[in-house]
Amino acid sequence: MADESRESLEDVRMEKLRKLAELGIDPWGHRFDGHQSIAELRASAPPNEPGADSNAGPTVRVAGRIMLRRGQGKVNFLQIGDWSGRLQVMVGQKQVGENGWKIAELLDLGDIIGVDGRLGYTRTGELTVFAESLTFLTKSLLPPPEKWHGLTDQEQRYRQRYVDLFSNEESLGVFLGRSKVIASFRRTMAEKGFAEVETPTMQSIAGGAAARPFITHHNALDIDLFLRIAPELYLKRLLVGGMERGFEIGRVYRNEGLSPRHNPEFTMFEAYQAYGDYHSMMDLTESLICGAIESIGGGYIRKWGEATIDFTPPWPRRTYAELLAEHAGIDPSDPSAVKARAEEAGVHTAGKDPDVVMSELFEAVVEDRLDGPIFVIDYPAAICPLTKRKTSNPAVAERFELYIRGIELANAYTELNDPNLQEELFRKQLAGQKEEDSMAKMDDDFVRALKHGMPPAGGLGIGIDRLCMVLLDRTTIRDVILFPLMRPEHQ
RNA sequence: GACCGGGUAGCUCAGUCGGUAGAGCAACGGACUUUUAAUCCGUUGGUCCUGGGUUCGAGUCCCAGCCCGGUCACCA
Repeated sequence: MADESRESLEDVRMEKLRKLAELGIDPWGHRFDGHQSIAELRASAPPNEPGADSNAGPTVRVAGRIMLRRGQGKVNFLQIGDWSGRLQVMVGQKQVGENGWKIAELLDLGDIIGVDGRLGYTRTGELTVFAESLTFLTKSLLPPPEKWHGLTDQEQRYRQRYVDLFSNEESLGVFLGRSKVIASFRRTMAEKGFAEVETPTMQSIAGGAAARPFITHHNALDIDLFLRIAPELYLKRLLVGGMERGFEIGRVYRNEGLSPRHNPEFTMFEAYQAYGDYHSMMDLTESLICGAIESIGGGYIRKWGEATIDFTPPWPRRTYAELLAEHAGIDPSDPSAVKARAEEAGVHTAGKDPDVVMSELFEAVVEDRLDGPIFVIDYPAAICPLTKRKTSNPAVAERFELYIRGIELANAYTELNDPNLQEELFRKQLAGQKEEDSMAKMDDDFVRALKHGMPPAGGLGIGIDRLCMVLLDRTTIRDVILFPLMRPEHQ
């Protein structure tokens, strides 16, 4: 015993594994058919009638990981968990027989087992499977985290997400919720007649957004490629091709810093609708997000951190100029007033385009106050090189961004389809700033595509991760990304 | 990149004025056939993030570094 006590926790479990093998049991298990999920089983459970015979309940089969174990002499109470919930199992020496009891004595927290038995209630009213036989499904060789607190260390939760998921029910719930949000998006798009497409994630020109790209290399062609920062320009080529309604859900990559709202790879939803405009995209945005809320439940009035957000549609649509006037207290049509107010707000204005100064003032003064959901519409044209200008006022671009609690969740345009203007805007911006910093990188093939005729269209992008943060009440993007980027553990 | 906070047992955490390492859970041994984070008795378990320094003596103080988190910067 003294020798045994010096063994590691893993060694102790290895020893139990060996004993299982001696009993002729495969510690790594096999196919296990015909079990019900714990949630299904709870939903179909008969009511608890006092004095009912627990041996008369329905026969059931469940499978799951052992989350809690309470030994009580010749009976053990287990709590097993699957991805739908947790359930108590009673294992009695007499009830499971000699072999079953030998298995029961070798069980550890974290092991995965199958249980056949009758469903009933204990004298305290707890829904319980009274085990008649146990099937060993998988040995866990490492101890799970503390049973009450779970895994709380942020670093370990991200690095060992597999442990976080099985030990923190809330975490699993967030990712199942994320899955529902995405499924709901696909359903809504299908209902509206959109086709899902896939476009290149490796591109020779990283266009469609302003962000530093990751660079990779293709050996056979001996060319450098960029991981895409947006799918936009390819999806618009599809409009030219006659794909009238298309959308893509996929990963984009931006070589930038990490923060509670930024991960270098994240999931973008983009949709393009021929013969629509940015107002069509606002309607679509509301449908998509309201549909997602319906699918995850909880209603339109939702908690987010300390805040409460009311998603009841329709959401206000306010112009950029109005909001700037309201929050900055200036006349946005007066460039000198904008410049003075921007400097007051700490924005460096020297050598910058007046629209860029206005944009930075907006970010400094307005953004954080947009509790939302609110559509900010009609942006200064110079910061929108891919957007159609208003016919009535070419200084304004038909663009909106959706804000919630100061977070930009969606961005959409009436798409610019004039190839000559597009080419000019590419050249103008190229002349004015470093290519890397510009949204407008010259893309000759894209201009050629526009010359063939792209129908007037609305286009929309929604940041799926940020949407999930807001809908699933998480304040950091790492809580909605299964494996967020981390520095490697060992160098 | 800057600033702030953190890093102690498998997990969750305490550690006073600088005096040589603690609890709960888990594990191991024992009691217990209706428990609910079961309970009760006993036992084991430590590179105190790393490397220097000060000191008779450092988990604790100082310096440098590593990793994580937060804020800012960056980032449409």
